[in-house]
Amino acid sequence: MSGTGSYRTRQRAAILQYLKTHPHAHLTAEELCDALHAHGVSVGKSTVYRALDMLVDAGVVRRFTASPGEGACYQYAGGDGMQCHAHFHLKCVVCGTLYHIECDHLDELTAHLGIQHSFTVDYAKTVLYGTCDPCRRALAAVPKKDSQKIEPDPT
Amino acid sequence: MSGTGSYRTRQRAAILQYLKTHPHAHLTAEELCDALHAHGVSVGKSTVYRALDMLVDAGVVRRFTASPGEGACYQYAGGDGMQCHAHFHLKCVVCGTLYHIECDHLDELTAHLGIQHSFTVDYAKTVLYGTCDPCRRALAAVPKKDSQKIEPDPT
DNA sequence: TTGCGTGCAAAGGTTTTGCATGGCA
DNA sequence: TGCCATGCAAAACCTTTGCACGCAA
Repeated sequence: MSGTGSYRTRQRAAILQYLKTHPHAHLTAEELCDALHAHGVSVGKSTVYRALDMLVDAGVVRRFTASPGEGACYQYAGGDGMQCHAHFHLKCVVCGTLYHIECDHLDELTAHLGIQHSFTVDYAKTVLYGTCDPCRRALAAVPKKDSQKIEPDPT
Repeated sequence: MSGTGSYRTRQRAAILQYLKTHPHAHLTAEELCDALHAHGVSVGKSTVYRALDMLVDAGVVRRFTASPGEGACYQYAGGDGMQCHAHFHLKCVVCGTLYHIECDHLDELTAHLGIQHSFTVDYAKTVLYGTCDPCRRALAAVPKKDSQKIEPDPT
């Protein structure tokens, strides 16, 4: 489908290197494409999609699919997808900020799910969605949310 | 945009009732549309999208955005979006099955994230990805996963 | 009667695919 | 040299939007 990854090409190296160099960035395929251009490496959109697909499949890159109509975001996930063993990611649905959380409670959760529920959580693919403190306060300042649709400023 | 929800119409009632009646189903807008047809209620696709949008906004329905190219899935979330307070969803990345997990560890996690990390997890939007027991065993039996892409049966 | 809700069709955007060319091994 | 990867363009896809008609209140 997306190739086998047997060859090492200029484009793939550039994509991986960019993601590695910007581990905190979470960008869409198109944004990555543009970023590469800005770095002087021209890569076709299809190639970016294909490479990203492979990297996600290999666990090297994480993919978040936010709301439909927004496009998926990608982010470096660590060498073999093993580095983020007890490393959850929280994404604020309001401001889009990505938080990296590491602590014992998560180890516990993992163990619990594995033992009690026979489910192996894949940290490379999992993102917890919610609201961060600053945004929660901002939202609290605008209490009405009943029959009115709040349009949290697009973008 | 999606209407105000002031009117009670045949279509909206049917949509909500179907979701209520199938609380464990997680279906796309189109699948819901088809299901309604099968139930003898004909509802236009746009209407389904619009109604779903409103319901998600009101917290009555949960929306998962799985992988791109698959379409978002919707599921009933309980009366006021409050019933699934400590209800995580695990989705197996191999077979696509959605598991509903409710237990104290998750309450604990929520509390922890809220208190220690000032992050309010939104259960309606969060799905943990990983591998379920049957699939993990199946994968163990086929160790190589390099150049082969496993296509989990659609639906 | 008023105005919202509906449905069709068309537009919008993202992601995927086909095919010929170029590059890695 | 053989095969894979690339890139362009077109297709496929889901979702949103515009507009005229029907229905709820």
